[in-house]
Amino acid sequence: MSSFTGSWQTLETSARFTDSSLAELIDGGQAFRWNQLSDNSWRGQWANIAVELKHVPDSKLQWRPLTPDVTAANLRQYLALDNEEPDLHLDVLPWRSDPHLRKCISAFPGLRILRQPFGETLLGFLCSATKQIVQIKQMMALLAERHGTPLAPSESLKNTKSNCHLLSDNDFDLIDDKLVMLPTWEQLARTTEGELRRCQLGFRARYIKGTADYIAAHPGWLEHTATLPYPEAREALCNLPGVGEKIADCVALFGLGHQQAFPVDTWMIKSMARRYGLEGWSPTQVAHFGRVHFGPSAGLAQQYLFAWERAHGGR
DNA sequence: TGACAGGGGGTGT
DNA sequence: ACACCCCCTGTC
Repeated sequence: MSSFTGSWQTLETSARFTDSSLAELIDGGQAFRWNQLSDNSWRGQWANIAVELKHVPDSKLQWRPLTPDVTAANLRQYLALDNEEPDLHLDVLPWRSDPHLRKCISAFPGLRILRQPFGETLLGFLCSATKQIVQIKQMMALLAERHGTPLAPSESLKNTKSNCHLLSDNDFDLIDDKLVMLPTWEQLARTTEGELRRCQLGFRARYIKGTADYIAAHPGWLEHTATLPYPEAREALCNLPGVGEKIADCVALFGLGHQQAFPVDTWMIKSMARRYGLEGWSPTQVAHFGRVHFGPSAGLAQQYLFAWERAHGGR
């Protein structure tokens, strides 16, 4: 066993998950760097941290670090399990008078808004335009591998691999995934659009390079934007090339913790048309309805509705 | 099994 | 309204 790879331990939390609600939390469109290793076990990376996480009977979570200096507090912070705030967000949602929302909430116990690093959330959602989760994850993996910074010696994974008799070749590919930090915006500014295109980014490569150049030309932009209230942060994000209202709201919600952001994509258009009778409404109109109906935790409501539609294939 | 369309969680013009 | 890219998925 590598000195970096710790042993499994229980993650203390009052939150209760199912296999499916944990999958929805970490691999349901908020984050793009979690890969499933087995039925209930996942590997995830953010910032300079890599962990494995699994759901065990009794609704409990267990985890182990793959990189040095990771604490349970780091993971609990990322998963928003470290205080009562997520439960308060849930409490102010109008589930008492909204049967559909109540149904979604019961279907995905523990679902909440992750607290992800701002910079990499921006990168992830710049990759997301007209892409499904599996493709976004590929782009992020290539960006990390080719333009990021290695985290731990690959030795730390060899032992894991030899202990996994039950996994398929496909799973070995995932295990062989190197532990690599995503490139910083500074590193991205030093790449070329052509290099980025080779990471399967397509037309998004130009936007990412443009955003990297913009941030390089405005020192402190990331740090400053992170201090702004929601309306100003949203406006600042929309100044970036490739960032419109939808992506700005995703980054504000998942990367800056602005719980009132209500991203409206084609899934949300369909969901609100089908479940709330908003047939033919424009994205702007749906966003307005969402903010009024769901209130200051509209972003959490959006995540529950989104999970429901994903699970039911729009039916 | 392998090729082949079709379509995709958006933005910018 | 349509181009921008091109990988994934379903299907034959």
